[in-house]
Formats: sequence, C-alpha cells, structure tokens
Amino acid sequence: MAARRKLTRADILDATLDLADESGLAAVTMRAVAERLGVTPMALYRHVGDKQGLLDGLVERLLADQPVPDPELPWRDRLRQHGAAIRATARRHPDVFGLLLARRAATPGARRTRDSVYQALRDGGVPEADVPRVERLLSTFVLGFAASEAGGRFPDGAVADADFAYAEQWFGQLLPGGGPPP
Amino acid sequence: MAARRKLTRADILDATLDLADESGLAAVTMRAVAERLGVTPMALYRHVGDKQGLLDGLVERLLADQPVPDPELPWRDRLRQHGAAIRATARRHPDVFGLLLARRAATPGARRTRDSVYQALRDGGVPEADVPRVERLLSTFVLGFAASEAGGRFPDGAVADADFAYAEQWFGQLLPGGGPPP
DNA sequence: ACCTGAACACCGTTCAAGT
DNA sequence: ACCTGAACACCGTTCAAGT
Repeated sequence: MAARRKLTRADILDATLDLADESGLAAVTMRAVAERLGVTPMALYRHVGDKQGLLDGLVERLLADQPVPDPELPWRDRLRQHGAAIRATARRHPDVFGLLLARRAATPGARRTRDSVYQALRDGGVPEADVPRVERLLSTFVLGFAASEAGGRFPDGAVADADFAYAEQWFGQLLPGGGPPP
Repeated sequence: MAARRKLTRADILDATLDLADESGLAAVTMRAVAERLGVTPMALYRHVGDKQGLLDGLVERLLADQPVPDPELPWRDRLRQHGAAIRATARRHPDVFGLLLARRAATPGARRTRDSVYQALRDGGVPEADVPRVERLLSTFVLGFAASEAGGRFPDGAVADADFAYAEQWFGQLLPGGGPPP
C-alpha cells in the first residue's frame, strides 16, 4: 500500500512477525512475507539469507526486545520482571515463541537478559559458583512455563497466573533470602 | 524392501518416527513417509487423516510409550522415574519432542502418566487440593528441561545431568517430606 | 475397503538478467 | 548494490478411478 523506497531487514522481520501473529507460523512463507511488503520473494534473500535465517532473525528480535529491569531495583523485583516479560512475549507471539525453546540462544539479546539475571542472583546471595546453574534452571522453568501457556496447556489465564504465583513462592523459598518469590 | 500386505496406522507412525530421528522433522513429508513404506502418498490419508493427524499420532505414540512406574515403589522413586523417562524420550527423539510442548496433551497416554504422578504426590503428602497444581508445575519444569536438552541449550550431557540432579534436590525440599528429590 | 494416477495450487531456492 | 522473471524440484491434498 505504501510506496517504500528501500527494503530493510527490520522491515522484513516486522512483516514476518505481524504475519505470524495474525495467521500462524505455517502462514509464514517467503512468498507471503514478500507479498506483504509488495516485493518479489527473491528480494528477501539478500537480507535474511534464507528461510532459516528469517526465523532466526525473528527469535533474535524477540530476545532483543525483551526489557531489562532497572539495576537499582531490589533483586527479587528484577527477577519477577524478567518472568513477567517473558510470559508477556509468549502471550503476544504464541506461535513464534515455540521457536525460542527449539533454538540455541547464543544471540546478543539472550546474553543481555542472562547477565541481568546473573547479577540479580548475585545480589540475592547465590554463591558465584552456583549462579550459572541457578540461572539455567530458573530460565528453563520460565521458558517452559511460558511455552506451555502459549501452547494452551493451562485451562485458562487465571489458572496460569495462580500457578506462576505459586511457583514464584516455591523458588523464593529456595533462594538464599528464604522469603517470598523470585 | 519387505512385501507387506496391509498398511496400518502403526506402520505409518513407525516409519514416521524413524524418518524424523534419522533426518529431522523437516524431512517428514507425506511423500517421504509413503516412499519409505513402498506406497503412494495418497494411501496414508485413509489412516492418519492428513499431515496434522500424522504429527498428532506421533505425539500420542510417544506419550503412550512412556513407562508407568510400579505403584509399589516409594513415591520419590516413582517421580524420579517419570523424570528420567521423559528425558530419555527427549534424547531419543529430539526433533519430535518439540511437538510435545506445542500440543495440548489431552490424549489417553498423557492421562496415564498424569494419574501416576498424582498418586505419587498424594502418597508424598501433598494436600489433595494442591495435587493438580503441583503436577502441572513439576511436569512443566521437566518437559521444559527435556525440550531444552533436546534443543541443545545445555553445554553438554554431563551439565544437563548435574543440573537435573540439582533441580531434583530443590524440588525434594519443597515437597512435604522435606528430604531429597522428587 | 483400500490403494493408485493424474492433477492443482502452493512451496523454497537458483540463476541470469535488468537497473 | 539491489531487485526481478523465469524456472526447478518439491510440497499437501483432491478427485475420479481401479480392484
């Protein structure tokens, strides 16, 4: 509809995300993305490599958009914000979210989030040697939970919220402070 | 290679699982499965509906094959066996395992496993009202962990084993007994 | 009832060509 | 450098037809 001059990688990922949210991951084809941009399918190849590159770009983008909590906040609040942010992403992009668990997360975006969680755990008194392990377990749980939520494995949103709150209490007891949630 | 008389749904799912394990989920096409069975693609439709039905059948089969621990065993051992079994399935069929998290688990196979976990939690002293919630959280964690492992998110198998053992201790502290792992 | 042949609309991707 | 046209080998699925 609009007459755009230059095709960019960001344009392509925008269009892909919109398409996936509207019509599901199965509707994401090189041809459909191209059509949405008013361009020929072959034009995409220069910018994203191939279809695999397109999907990788989507995951990278979701991770990069993940907000990082203010480091001045109490560590528990920072952990809680990370959890809430991932769940929000899963609910907003349920179809794309499945890719997150399937793909190894070695992107810069993933590292930003991980470093923030590391620091929160250190501030919470987790021994330095245990920090990476605890981060892996926490993020595995939260990613799995969010993916389950996105995949419709919970009866409804209220149950998911209650379950997550329950889990926050669980984990909160395990972290050094011993009080409430991460 | 063999001259088989009648094509069955089980034959088709066998061939599909083998194909997925050997060549990945992307290689699972109606045409490739048919060729492996020495049959025409259209012959599959009568038995599995369509491609979606084929993939659903695969998930259903993985769940149905999941062993159920002997009810006479101590409840902690039963929970541990469930966890080990799911991880083993994920390692054996890494490509197919991703479908498990994506699909709602309302199959009979899923119910068998869930009922066994319910009973173990009851035997472990979890209040009846909390049993479904605790089962959801435990299975979310284990499924997420296994999917991460299958997706290569852990540095290597030894780290995964150590992380899982650590997590078992965590959860063990939270369950009524308070001792070691689930 | 069960399988096949032929056909349809759709994929991802390449390659040479245009500007 | 960036985009296009034409083409290739492949999809899932249908339909009428065979046995």
